[in-house]
Parts: sequence; structure tokens; C-alpha cells
Amino acid sequence: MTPAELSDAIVAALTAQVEAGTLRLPDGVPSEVVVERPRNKEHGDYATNVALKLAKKAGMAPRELAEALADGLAATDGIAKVDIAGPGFLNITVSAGSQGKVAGDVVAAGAAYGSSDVFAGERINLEFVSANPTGPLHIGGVRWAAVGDALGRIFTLTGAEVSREYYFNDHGGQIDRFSNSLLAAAKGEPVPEDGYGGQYIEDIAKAVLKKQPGALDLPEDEAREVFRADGVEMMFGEIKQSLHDFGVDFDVYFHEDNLHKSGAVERAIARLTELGNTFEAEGALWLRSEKFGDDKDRVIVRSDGQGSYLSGDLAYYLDKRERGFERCFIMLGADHHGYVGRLMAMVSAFGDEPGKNLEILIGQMVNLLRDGQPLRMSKRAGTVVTIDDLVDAIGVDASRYALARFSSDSTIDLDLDLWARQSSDNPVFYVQYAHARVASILRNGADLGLAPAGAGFDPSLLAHEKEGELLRALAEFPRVVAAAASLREPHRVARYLEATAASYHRFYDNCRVLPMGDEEPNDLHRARLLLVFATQTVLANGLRLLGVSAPERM
RNA sequence: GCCCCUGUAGCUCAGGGGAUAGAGCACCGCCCUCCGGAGGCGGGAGCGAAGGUUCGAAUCCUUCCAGGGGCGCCA
Repeated sequence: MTPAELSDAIVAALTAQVEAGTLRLPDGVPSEVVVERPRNKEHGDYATNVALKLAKKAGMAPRELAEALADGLAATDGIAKVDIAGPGFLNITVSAGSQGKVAGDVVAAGAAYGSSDVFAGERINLEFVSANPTGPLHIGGVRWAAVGDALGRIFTLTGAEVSREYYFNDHGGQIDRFSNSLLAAAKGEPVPEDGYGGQYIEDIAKAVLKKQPGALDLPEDEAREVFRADGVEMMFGEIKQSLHDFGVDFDVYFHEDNLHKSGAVERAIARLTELGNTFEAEGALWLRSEKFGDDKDRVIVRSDGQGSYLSGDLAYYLDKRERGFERCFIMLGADHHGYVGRLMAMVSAFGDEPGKNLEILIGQMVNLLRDGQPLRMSKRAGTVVTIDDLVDAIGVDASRYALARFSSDSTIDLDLDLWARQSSDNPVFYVQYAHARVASILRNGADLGLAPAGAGFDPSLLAHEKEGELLRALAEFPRVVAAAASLREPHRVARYLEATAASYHRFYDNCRVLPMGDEEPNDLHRARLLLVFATQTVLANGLRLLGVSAPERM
């Protein structure tokens, strides 16, 4: 019996009481109730606080209501025992038969196990990374590569149609400085003031020259354009490749420059002006963002006639909405949180609903440690840590897992030595090891000609305490994914996997799966093998959500 | 000055208003006659401070303290 099924049973018991006239609920019967796994074993397999929650509305004492519900629940198929405890908790013990069934359900669902309808039918636009193409992807942008992509996978499993987008800032001053730096490097001149230095600039300048040998013979302006166009394209190609190697591929790479060239920016501004949300002052055009909760009004067209950075965002947002995305997400680093106010004001200015049509997720900073010492990062000193450096140091699996396992709200210190270690203090290895162990037992079973139990297996065979614990953990997965989706917190999946791996190890230590010696295979062996198979399914599905491999062997 | 995030065990971190606050690492002590010991079992120690809301607060609200990040007609 799963938590969802239990919730239904409790709702049914409530409904029965209401229909019998023994319970009055002015607001009606809730469609679902909280069913949790108690920490304390004495509190049963599952517990619910419905009696505490509804007592006041029903005008009853919590324990009185709990008692009224207990009888109806106890008669429900699959429930072995219902106890009332403390102020009015209902502690439910599930029968082994109804619990063991979960193993079959998981295997039957396979890769789809964990899905739900949190975002059923919704189209979600996820914008993340969006780093400037003026240099290799540095570590700051990598957190969202891991977390954003995981979130996309989670949203997909919960029913959404997801578009991953990379907003490519190929317009404006930074790109000018980038082109100038390339040009200077090609000429063998020193790095211009406010320019970009580093080996990659030299490399790209060289590559551009190789492609267009006559570039330096052109007039300065034309030469700069050559370096701009080719340089940006090359840089962007490298970033794309790095992300691809990291397991992250975007559905749309959106070029800011196009928004300016296509007139999309003017259209967005015209719309805002129509709505009365712009004004002119000091030679510039402003968005009335303060009116919509921002700290101050913001310039959208500078006094020199150039669109501000925000103007591109206006057009891009409008474009997303016109492409039919009701929900847009933008993921930013904490160093850009100051941008939230104006973006949300923009949403309101368009007549949309901030927080619904646009949600902005902020990820705090990532610090890298080596030998316990912070890794100093300096562009000038050439010690910029890029996504490729991280992958070289600890690998894709550890990188993605390490970045996704913590709440985005907390600043994280990643110890490269720890995450490079192939030992148990490295959480990703703990989970992957559990998966490899599972795979190994399934292989051994197959070698013995033993297959996991099929559809008609007797679930009550899985009655051992550790089997129950593992089954309840497996039953939890869809709820964990749903919570990760609705709270936008992929780290919940990682933590869940660690707990489930631990639960599997305990089962493994207590319950012999395969026949010993020349023992004849029996139904218990096959039932346990099914449970092992179900565990593999859950671990593999969970790791896939994080973009981490589930190795058969290690 | 204003805004955002954080403060939980020696360390790194979980903890969607619920019962006796958890995990890994580190430390101490156990468990290998067969499925992977990269594992399991046991042990000590903690919610930054003060108020408030609630039947019930690590969780919600207020104030304060401490740390991190941010407050351009840059992108």
C-alpha cells in the first residue's frame, strides 16, 4: 500500500463518517491528507495527523475524531492495525501483502516509476546557465547547469513539456570588449583596458586568423567585426561542447542580438508604452518598474539610443510567452539577485503574474576547496576554474551530484579531494555502489537461472522488517519527485537516494536473496529478487533525474 | 543605508507546523563459513539570541547578532 493509497483510504473513512452523520465538516472532506513515515518504529508504518487538523472544524476533540476514524480504517483492505497515539495521531501498520505489492508495481512501471501529474499538460520554459560567450564556462555557471538540468528532468517526469533555453548575450559592451581583446591579441598587442586576457583569447584569435588569414589587412572596423562574429561563434561552440560533455543540452539557444536586429525589442517596448508603463526622462526611455515593486525605475533605452540589457530581456520574455509558455523559469546566481526586482516588475508591466508566469530561482555561490584551502580564482592570474577543469578534477558524475545534492539556497564549499575520492565519504559513490551491488546480485541470479518473481507473486512473502523498510522507501519515490518539482528542489532526490541506498544495504545484510550452496530456489528467493530489481529501478530512475550514471559495475 | 541567502553534532549538510531533531565524515567498540566489507551494528554530542503566533515551532512573524552575496543609462 502506498502513501497515496492510504490517503485515499483515509479520505474514504472521513467521507463515510460524514455520510453517516457522525462527522460534520463545514469545508467538506479534503481530497487528500498528510500521510507521513514516522521516525519512530513504534508509531507504525505510516502516520496521519488528520484528526489533529480537522478536530477544530469538526467541533470534536482530536482523539475523539481519531477514534471514530480508526475503526473504519482498520477495516480497510491492506491495513493491519490502526493505533491512536499522543494528542490524536493515527498510527497505521500496513499488512505485508499490501506492502510487498509495491515491488511489483515499481518493476511494472520501470523507467516511468516516479512520475506524477504535478505539471500535467503544462509547458515550462527553463532558462539557465546563459553565461556570456566572452570566455569558457566558469564554475559559477556550473551549479545551474547541474541543478537546472535536473529540474528539467524532474519537471518532465511530473508531466511537463520542458524547453531548456540558453540566452546567449551576443550584444552589447561585453562583446565589444571581447572582440577588441581578440583583435589586440591577433595583432600581438597587450590586453586592452577592461579587456579579457588569458590563453583562450590567444587561442581564439589564432583560430580566427587561421580561418580568415586576411582579417588583419582589413580596415579596423571590419577587422573587429570579423573577430566579433567568428570569435563569438567559436567561444559559443566551446561552451556548448563543454555543456554537452556535462550531459546538458539545450533545446533553444537564443541570441540576444537577434532580438535587437529583428525589431522584437521595439515591439516589446511599444507594448509597454501602450500599457502606459514607460516614460522619457534625461534623454532615455524608462520602464516604470518602481510602480510594480522594484526599487527604482529602470532605463530600457539609453540616452545614446542603445537598448539597455533589460530591453533584451523584455523582448525575450515576450517571445517566450508568445511561444506559449505559461510558466517561465530563469535561474540566476546570487550575484544577480538584484535583477529579480526589475524582471518581476517587467512581468507585471506586461500584465502578467509574477511568480506564476515567471519564476526566478536564485542559486547561491559555489566555492571550491583543495586540501581544505579555498581555491582562489582570478581571471588575471589565469586560475579561472572552468566547467572542464571541474570535470577533469572529479568527473561528470561527481560534479553533477555534488552540485545538485545541496539546497540552492545555501552557499556550498566543494572539496575537490573529497569528491574525487572513490570511497564511502563520497556520497555519489555510496549511491552508485548500491546500484552496482544490486546489478551484481541480479547478474548472479540470472547465472543461477533465477528470475525475479512475476506478476502473480505472493507479496506477503516480503514480510521481514528490513524488507518493509525498503518497500516503504521505494513507495516514497513518486512523492519525493513530486516534492522536488513543486518546491524546485532537486537536492531532495539526491538525499532520498542516499537514504534508499542505506535502506537497501540494511536489507542486504539481513535478508539473503539468492539460494545458499545447493539450496533449491524457492518463491522467497524470487520475491526478494523482485525487490532487488525494484530497488535497481528506483536508484537508476533517481540517478537519471540528476544526470548521474547508474553503473552496473564499479 | 536598503535588498537576497545562510546560521542545526567536532566537520559537511538534511529536515514542506507534528510525536524522543536525522545522515555522512571524524572518534571509540563490534560483525567476514557462501549473494560486492566501497557494507552493516552500537556509542557521545546540536537547532545563533530574544520575543510572538499555535493544541504543537528548527520550520511561520518581529527584533537583534554573525557570515556570504548584491544594490550602474555594465552585461
